Amino acid sequence: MGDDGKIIDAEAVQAAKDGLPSEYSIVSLELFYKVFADTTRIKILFALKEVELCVYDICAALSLKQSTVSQQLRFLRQTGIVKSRQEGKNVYYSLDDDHITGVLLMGLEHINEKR
Amino acid sequence: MGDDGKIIDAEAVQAAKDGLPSEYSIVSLELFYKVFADTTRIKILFALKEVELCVYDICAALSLKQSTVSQQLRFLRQTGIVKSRQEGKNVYYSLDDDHITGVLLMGLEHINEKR
DNA sequence: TTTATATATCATCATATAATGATATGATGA
DNA sequence: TCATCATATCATTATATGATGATATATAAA
Repeated sequence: MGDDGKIIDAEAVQAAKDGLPSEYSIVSLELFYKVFADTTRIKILFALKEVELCVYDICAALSLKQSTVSQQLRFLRQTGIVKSRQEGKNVYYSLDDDHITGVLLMGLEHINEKR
Repeated sequence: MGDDGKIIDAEAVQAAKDGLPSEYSIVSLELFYKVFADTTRIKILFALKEVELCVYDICAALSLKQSTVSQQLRFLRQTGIVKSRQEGKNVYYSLDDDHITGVLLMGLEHINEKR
């Protein structure tokens, strides 16, 4: 099992290598999936899937602390998942990407089949 | 911003609440997306997307330590993403779920559009 | 029955990150 | 201007988790 033993199936190994995306793509994918890999962010996204909401109402709807919500919204903003719009004292958030709803629904499908 | 102030748009808050999946579903979703939220697992999955591989060859193809690969394979096995088949001293892994390839490709699509 | 090989597991360490309370910023109205 | 409200940011803490080396298990060959 060492580090420099001989490969068992050289052809398969080459095929595996050829199928790999670039390192940049792999890191991008990691970040993309990470967006959905947290219950707080999932809740926020499902909430925004229904309706545009200000931070205050997200806190109310999901029973979350304001700082928690703001932190996650910043993350979602920086990854281009949500967009914001200021109106007086309030900042309204909504989904910024048409795919997001699709990604969420696909996930739901998966977990429902795996039961 | 306190904890028990009044809601700004009660109707929107109710809609947001109604759109939420069950707590169980949310936790399941978190786990599902977590599978793809790590570069090592992403690499393994793209490799297995092409061809069935034994642990040894996964290590070779991806330049990863054996213990690292085994750990992640265990995780992928336990979450029903990959299956294994023993043949002599070798254990061959392959994708256990038709969706997985779809999920990977959808992710690739997303990051390619977001550029 | 030794020895070698392939894989799995374990314990440890380092890192990443989510939650939280406190504080800062910025807008509105008195 | 001052007070209030909504949001953002910061620092801290706790937890989760990935990588790693060492070891255990299991199969096969010598």
